[in-house]
Amino acid sequence: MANDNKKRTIEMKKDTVLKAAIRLFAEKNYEATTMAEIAREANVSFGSVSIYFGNKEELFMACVVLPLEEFTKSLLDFDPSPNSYREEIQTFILKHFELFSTQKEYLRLLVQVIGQYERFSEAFKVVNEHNEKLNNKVSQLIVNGQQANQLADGDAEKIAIAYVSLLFGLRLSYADDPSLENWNQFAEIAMRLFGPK
Amino acid sequence: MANDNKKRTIEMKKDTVLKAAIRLFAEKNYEATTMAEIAREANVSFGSVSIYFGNKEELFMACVVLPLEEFTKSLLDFDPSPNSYREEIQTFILKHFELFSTQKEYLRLLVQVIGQYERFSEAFKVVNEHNEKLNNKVSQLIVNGQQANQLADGDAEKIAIAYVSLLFGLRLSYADDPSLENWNQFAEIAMRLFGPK
Amino acid sequence: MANDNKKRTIEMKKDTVLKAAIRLFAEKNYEATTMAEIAREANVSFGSVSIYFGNKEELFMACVVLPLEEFTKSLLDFDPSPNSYREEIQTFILKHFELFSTQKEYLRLLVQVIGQYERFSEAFKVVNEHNEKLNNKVSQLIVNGQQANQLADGDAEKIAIAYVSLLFGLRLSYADDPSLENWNQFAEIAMRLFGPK
Amino acid sequence: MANDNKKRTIEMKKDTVLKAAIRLFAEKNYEATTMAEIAREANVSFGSVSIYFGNKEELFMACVVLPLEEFTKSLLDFDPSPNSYREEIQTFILKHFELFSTQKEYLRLLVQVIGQYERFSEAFKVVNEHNEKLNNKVSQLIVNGQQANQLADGDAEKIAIAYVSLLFGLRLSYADDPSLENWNQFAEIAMRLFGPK
DNA sequence: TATGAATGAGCCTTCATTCAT
DNA sequence: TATGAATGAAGGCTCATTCAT
Repeated sequence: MANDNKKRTIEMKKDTVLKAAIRLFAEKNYEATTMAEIAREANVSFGSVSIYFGNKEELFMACVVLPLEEFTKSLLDFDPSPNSYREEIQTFILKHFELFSTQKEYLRLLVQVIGQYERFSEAFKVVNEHNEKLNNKVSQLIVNGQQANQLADGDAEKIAIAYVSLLFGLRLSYADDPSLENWNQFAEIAMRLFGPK
Repeated sequence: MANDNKKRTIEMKKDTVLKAAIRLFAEKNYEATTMAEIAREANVSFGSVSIYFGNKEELFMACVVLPLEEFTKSLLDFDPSPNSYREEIQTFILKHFELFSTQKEYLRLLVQVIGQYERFSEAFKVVNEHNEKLNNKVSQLIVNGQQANQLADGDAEKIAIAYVSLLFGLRLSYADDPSLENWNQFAEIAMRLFGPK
Repeated sequence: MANDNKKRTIEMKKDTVLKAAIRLFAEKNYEATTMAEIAREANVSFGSVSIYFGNKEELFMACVVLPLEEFTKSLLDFDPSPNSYREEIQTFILKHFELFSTQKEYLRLLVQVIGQYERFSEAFKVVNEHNEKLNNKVSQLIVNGQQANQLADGDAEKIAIAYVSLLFGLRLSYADDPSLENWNQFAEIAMRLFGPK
Repeated sequence: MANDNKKRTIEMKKDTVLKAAIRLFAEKNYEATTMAEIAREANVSFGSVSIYFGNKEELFMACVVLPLEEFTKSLLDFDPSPNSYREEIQTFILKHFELFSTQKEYLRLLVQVIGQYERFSEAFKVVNEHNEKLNNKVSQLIVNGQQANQLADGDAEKIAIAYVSLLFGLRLSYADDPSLENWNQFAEIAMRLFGPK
């Protein structure tokens, strides 16, 4: 029990450090963020940060990879063979927009990794795999929708890529973090990528 | 005459330095790039870099701002009141795609500035002004096209933003630099943002 | 306890650094002295010097200000209303001479600060305040002595300034550090500034 | 003739450079002053400075040594065997005060050289020789005056040193450059060093 | 397990000096 | 003779990392 409590405390501390690191890495980028700053922000000694996550690079990797599973899960939470394709698309667009408007910080991190993929090659590899899962599933849905005659023709993979690019592009352009409502005004426009009725 | 030659040589050297700096800043980001590296890449001593551009920050600023004028000029090179709106859009999409697939390095720089807008606030301000010019002109064309009954309804400004976001998003996603042909396959999809016929 | 020991050790190290810095700054002046040199002299890494005292300027400031309190205390250790004024003066002259012949290094530092007062404006301000305390107290003693008919007439403040100037002037001229005995031979001459019996 | 004019121009330029160098070296000290600054101040290219005076150290040396001859000549302009010794002393004190209050900048240079005699050993050697000439001549005058029963007893050499020290000490204390009148108020006090009537 | 003192590699920058014109 | 472009040594400083406590 006592041991359990301790463990839980350590996990909590690790989480605090990770949150702080994500926030700082996102806002200031990798090299402009110091280990000392992260430690201070998380109310831990910087010795502890090393114990928890190893060195700076490993910590960055953890910041990128650890939240990725859940993040991707949210992105992939749609049915690639629904009854109504247009409704399904409409729905996941809204879901994605909510995610992208909420997870500002984590997404800035991803933008960094993608934008500097040579420097962050390892992290990029992981991110890319997840990204492709999303591309594939969206592609699949489009193909299915086209075969069901509910979606217009067009290269399904390219459309999927364009859709994800739009998400990231909006995240980039909308750096000053407008409300979810603002994002939602783009829903109808994003829908257009999938073709007219 | 001799003096003139000297001046020309200096301008050429400055340009070499600028090019090298853009390349390195783009690929590795601001802090990961050292002045010594830039100097080496440009075959100058690092003392010369200081003479040409002052300090590192000013050099970065120059990298962002100096090419911006011409870059924006290319982006704005379309007629906001053409005879055929869909044709005009088609045309500038191809032009923009060519620019975005050609200017890979400079665009990575812009992505950095936009993505870390707090850190690069001054550069961001300049970039943003130019960006808004593009948004405005595209918006204007959409409004005109809608009034001419050639374009579908929809919030013109949002469509413009979405379009520019898509450009940057593709640039981000397509980090591994596919050929212009690959880009062009997105032209039809980008066109969709402006609504169906 | 262990913690206490650690603190003591750090304080001792800081003191070693301070001593080394005073010696080097005094001998070679501010810019000619490098942080690395000070660190080497004090058997610490130059990183530690930064941890202890911040940057070079702050270290210099510490070198000037920290010993000042005790230094001034020694200088001010006389009675401005004694029974015998001439004896009191005689006594403090000897005390001051001892201080000035002993504290060669610290005084060279003060000479630098005073001589380059624009460059060291902050340090100079502090030094000057202390200096004026001395001037004032000596002035006061002279005035008292004149009123008691034990000292010759004359502008008390100017005499005080002349006396302190003589101290610093001798310190400057006697750079090659003669023994205290040599200094003491000036005692009778310094006494003359306060007027004949 | 033309050649002569050119020579004169060069001499004038050299003089401008020297004046500028003295001013800057005095105010900011040796290392804090850059060759470029001196050149700018003198309206010459810094290449010329090198041509005129060699390297920085040689320039500094020139700043110290070249004006020294005339400076010392002024200081030594008194009669060591006058009719009235007290009058002669009175007179040269006023002359010296005028010199010391006028030549603020050059004297700050001398204070630097004397204060950092190890660093400026060569310049110091020259300065010291001149200084000793002054000491000797003043000593001589005192000895003569004592033999003539016009001056009080006391170690003549020490008195001379004290007198010169007072001059430099006042120059140091009076950094904020009071007027000559202020200096003259110290004349009576300086006189006291030579003993009562 | 946690801390933070200590280290020193590596960066940016300044500036004396050289040398081609 | 005069200029100033170019060089690179050297300094201050930051910060990731190690390790004794």
